[in-house]
Amino acid sequence: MDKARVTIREVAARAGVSIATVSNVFSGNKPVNAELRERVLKAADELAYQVDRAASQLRSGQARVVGVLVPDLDDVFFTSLVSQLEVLAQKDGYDILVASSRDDLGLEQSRLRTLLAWRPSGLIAVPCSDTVPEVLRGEIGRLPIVFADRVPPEGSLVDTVAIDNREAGEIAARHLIARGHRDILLAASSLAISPIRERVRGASALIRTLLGREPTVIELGSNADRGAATFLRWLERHPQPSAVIALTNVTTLATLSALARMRIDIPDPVSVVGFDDYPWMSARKTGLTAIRQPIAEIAEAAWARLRARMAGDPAPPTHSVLQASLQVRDSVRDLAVAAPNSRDPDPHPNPERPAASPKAVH
Amino acid sequence: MDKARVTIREVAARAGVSIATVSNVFSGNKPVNAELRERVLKAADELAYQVDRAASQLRSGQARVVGVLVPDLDDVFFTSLVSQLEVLAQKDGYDILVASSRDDLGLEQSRLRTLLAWRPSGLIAVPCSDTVPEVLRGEIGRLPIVFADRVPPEGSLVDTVAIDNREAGEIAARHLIARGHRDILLAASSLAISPIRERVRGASALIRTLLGREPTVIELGSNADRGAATFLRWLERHPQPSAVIALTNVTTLATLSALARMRIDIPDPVSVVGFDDYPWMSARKTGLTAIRQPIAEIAEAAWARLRARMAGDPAPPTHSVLQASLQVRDSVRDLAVAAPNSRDPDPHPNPERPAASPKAVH
DNA sequence: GTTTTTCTGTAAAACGTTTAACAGCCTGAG
DNA sequence: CTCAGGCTGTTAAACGTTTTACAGAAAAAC
Repeated sequence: MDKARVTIREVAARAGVSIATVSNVFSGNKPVNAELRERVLKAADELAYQVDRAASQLRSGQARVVGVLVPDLDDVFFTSLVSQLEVLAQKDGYDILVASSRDDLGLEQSRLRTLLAWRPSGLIAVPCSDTVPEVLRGEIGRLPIVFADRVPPEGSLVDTVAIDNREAGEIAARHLIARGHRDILLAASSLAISPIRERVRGASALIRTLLGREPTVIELGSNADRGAATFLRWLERHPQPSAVIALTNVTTLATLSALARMRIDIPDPVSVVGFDDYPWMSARKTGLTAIRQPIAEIAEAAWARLRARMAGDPAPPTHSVLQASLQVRDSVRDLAVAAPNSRDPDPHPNPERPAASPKAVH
Repeated sequence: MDKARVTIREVAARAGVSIATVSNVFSGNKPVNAELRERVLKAADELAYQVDRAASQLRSGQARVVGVLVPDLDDVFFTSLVSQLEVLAQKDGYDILVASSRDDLGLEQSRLRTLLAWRPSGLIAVPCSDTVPEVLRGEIGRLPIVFADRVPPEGSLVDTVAIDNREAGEIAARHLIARGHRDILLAASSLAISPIRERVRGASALIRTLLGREPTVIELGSNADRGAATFLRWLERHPQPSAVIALTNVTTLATLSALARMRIDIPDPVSVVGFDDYPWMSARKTGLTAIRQPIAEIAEAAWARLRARMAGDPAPPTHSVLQASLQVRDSVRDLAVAAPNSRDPDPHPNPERPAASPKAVH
């Protein structure tokens, strides 16, 4: 039971070379003769040698680790992002350090600080406010940073990747309006979050223009259960809207839960357009029509940008804007049945009551 | 623009003390006079000093980072685990390094190797096979390791935390049998995974004992879409079962998707018991009856164990076994309406047709 | 045949901390 | 008054790499 971990020195001794050569074999910084390399590799293998990242990093300043900060690790959107990033990072030989700010500015500061203490090669963050976090201010020129999803207005200083949130809102509103909906409710998580504001703005503007009215906007927060409770209270005190646009995957959940608890059917009497696209949305008979964010592409764009920066790209900050798209399923009712643009073949032209089950017992 | 990062030496100079004192202020290893501590803190703050973790770790051997390895970062169960662990770790001042093995033994090896290269203070892993990964063999005595969820049979060597999977299977089967179901299908992800085998075993044994027959078991894999396609093919070629027990949150999704695509209603003609408990399960009118795993407790138990080990606890390996529970909602039909043991007060004694919506438009 | 160049390997000096060993200084006991 | 012993701070030696500067040999150029 050898407690001491094996160092480069022992490998060098066993292979009969200097420690520098061993280092070169592993880091690939300088070429090393094929025969020697074999000897070193063999020795290293026999001793189960692993280079010590702390030592390596201390000397070289290179960390091969990137920090990933998200506002909530219970939100599928963010974990999907993390998942994709982990794959991309791994392919390029980077490890990822993940931290959650739980949508708390103070925690964000402190999480960022500990992330920075690792002196990572880069940082991908979904900030929890609209401003560039204080701690990052000083790092902006030095450390490669990419902001994803939530893009600070002053984002011109750092690379950003996000979808066109205003358009996402518009798409949802347009779909509903085309199907004859006039009384549309916007279920936002929090208007303090810039992409949400944009989505609201996009939908509102279109509704104002086309319908000449202002949609109602409610804030349901970032927790599905609490959001459902909030929406439930709202439903009890207000007239039923004809359609709801949920602007977040969590508010989608909140909206559906509340409607389910009120035993209100979808899409009749209430239609719903959800946000994001996850397996559960198509797991029921009336699949959910939703705005799909291209998560894979967001992750790829963010990683590509970070990679370029880590490789020393000195270009001025870029701002990728990706497109959301509408995934049409069955949760929006067509109120304009005779209208010219009801193009998708609907198996339930009169869907307010689900078809009777084929086998009735009792 | 000072490119050089500020070191402990500069802080010491500015505060007029030795570097050892600065180190003591930050690490808290030795007490330091209040007035001096203030001076140091002030100097550090002015210089925006941050201790370099690489250097700190190199010297002390202490990393304050724990590795977390899961088989799939797109599976909510695992990300929930990660999320909880992140919170617990953060509270204790640890960072977490996350890696996904994507259920690939080779990748698991390599991911573990890179995790180990950080010389973390501990490791929490959900292994992707039944065996202790080769790379960990040598570390078992030295590095604190906790296995969660998937527990190797030879698990006696390392601490483990998991639910009683056999019982989980039993609970689901018992619920269905009590409600008169006889033709039960078990939707597993993969029988190569030990907890899944246990769940199947628990359900099968009960069905065999109580019903004198063997349930059908199908494997749907760990991807919801592919699983749905597989199940769809199966449904087209076999007689409809009266109930399905999905043994994983992903297979639950696969099962529901396939049924939805076949336009088969739930709970009539097919009842479903799902696995895990997530917001989407109660987001529709017929909420999903499911086996709930206590994720928070799993995470807490795993962390508590790891913490103890990291603190030097020399006790022999422990094996926590937590209890799953049944979350009853509306996806199981009661075929034995007149039976004596239908004890739960069911608001829908005749649930084959959902209640009409309060407000019928059109 | 000498001199340059190229190639490969080595010795030794960092990198920024922590920590063992030690040194003052003060307090309290003898 | 002296001396043991607790505090508190300092000096200097690690920690395990990478990297700079250099050396020797072989190849190329003169």
